[in-house]
Amino acid sequence: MAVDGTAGRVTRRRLRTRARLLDAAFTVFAAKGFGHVSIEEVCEAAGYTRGAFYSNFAGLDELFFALYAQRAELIAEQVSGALAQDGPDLDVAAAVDRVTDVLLLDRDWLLVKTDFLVHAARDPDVARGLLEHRARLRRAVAGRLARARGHTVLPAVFGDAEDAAHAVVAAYDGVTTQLLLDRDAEGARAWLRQLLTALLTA
Amino acid sequence: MAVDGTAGRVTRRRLRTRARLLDAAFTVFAAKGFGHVSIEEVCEAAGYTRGAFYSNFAGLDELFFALYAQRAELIAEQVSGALAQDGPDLDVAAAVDRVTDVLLLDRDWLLVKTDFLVHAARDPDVARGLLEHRARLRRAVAGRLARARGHTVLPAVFGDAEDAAHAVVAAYDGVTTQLLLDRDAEGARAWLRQLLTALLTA
DNA sequence: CGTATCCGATACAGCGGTGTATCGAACAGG
DNA sequence: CCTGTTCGATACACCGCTGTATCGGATACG
Repeated sequence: MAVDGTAGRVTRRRLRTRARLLDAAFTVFAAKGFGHVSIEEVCEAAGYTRGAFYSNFAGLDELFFALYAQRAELIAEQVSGALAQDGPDLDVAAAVDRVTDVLLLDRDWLLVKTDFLVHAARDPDVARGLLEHRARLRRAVAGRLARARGHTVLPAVFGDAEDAAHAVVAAYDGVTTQLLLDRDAEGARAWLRQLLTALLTA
Repeated sequence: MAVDGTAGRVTRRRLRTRARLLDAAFTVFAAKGFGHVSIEEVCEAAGYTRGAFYSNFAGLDELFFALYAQRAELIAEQVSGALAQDGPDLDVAAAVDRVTDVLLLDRDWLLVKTDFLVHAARDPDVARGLLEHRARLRRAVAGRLARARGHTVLPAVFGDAEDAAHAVVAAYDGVTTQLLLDRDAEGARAWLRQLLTALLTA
């Protein structure tokens, strides 16, 4: 039955096991990658049997989707927080550092995120959802850039703040790719800073 | 036995079936993604049975690796060609266009490449190989940029041509990610051009 | 504390894919 | 052609995982 929405009794136990399954799934998916993971593995890692699983999810896909949604939401909040932290301030460099900490620090998240990208690339419906999520983050960045525009000048190549935000996201994605391979988080942060500097200063 | 190297008789038939298996694998992997593909599926797509497969490869991993190596080699040659095409010329924009055609045109290749990235991200040995391949391409780009340096000036943010090449690769990776989701190849090309312009002009 | 309900463990049947061993057919070389 | 070798098809035994159906214990609520 998986998701009911109308809910009879809300049950506290259920939420706990669901959360544990999601946590275990995060670890397992990060370690082996979606597509090399069986339902049983997730259950074992979570300390349950398949009975618990099928009572909460319809299948692996649903679990994976739920997992991604949960973590993405969490990250999005952290990013928004990091962007908003300094009032109507100017220091773009500091904001970049704060956001970078959130986005490049957790390797497991990068792995799961990339797995999800690969999945979305093959399913237009999933892709739409992911694109929407990216657009939301991009708008947040654009807003932040616009606030700083009075102080720092954007290069003429970018028409508006949206364009510049697009560039920021591209830089982030590019650095992520490299980081997945060389595992040099410090290098990635430094490199992202350098890239953004090159992109955002006239 | 998979790979023998010392080879008794070289056999023409074997090469043909191997090639067909690789071609079929490319299609199937692109469509469903490594990890959602069975050996049988590949064999069926190629018009063979598992007997042929096991006579040529030890398992799916080996096939996938061979496939990637083959196509990557092919792409690398095309990129080198596109970079070298104009003699000791200056026109960076034209070179960018030519390279972009090679790199962003074939969606199937992007999919397989990303799958391989995900795979490499979890296996340090595979990652080393991929990093090496990327480094080789990066050096080619750096060389090309150095040749143009007399004419176009690189921004001060980048120490040397190597750094700038690194940035080019990052931009390419970033644009690839977006392209995988929105499937807008023309947009991706335009966008990559814009990004590189922003990065490579003082 | 009693009870109706929910949740997750257990048992079961079945499928799909794996890897190996064997055999007939295709093929290169004389 | 003829022959020894190679290649790939077929058959077989074997998990591992899936999904369902059932049941006993936990849990919320009066």
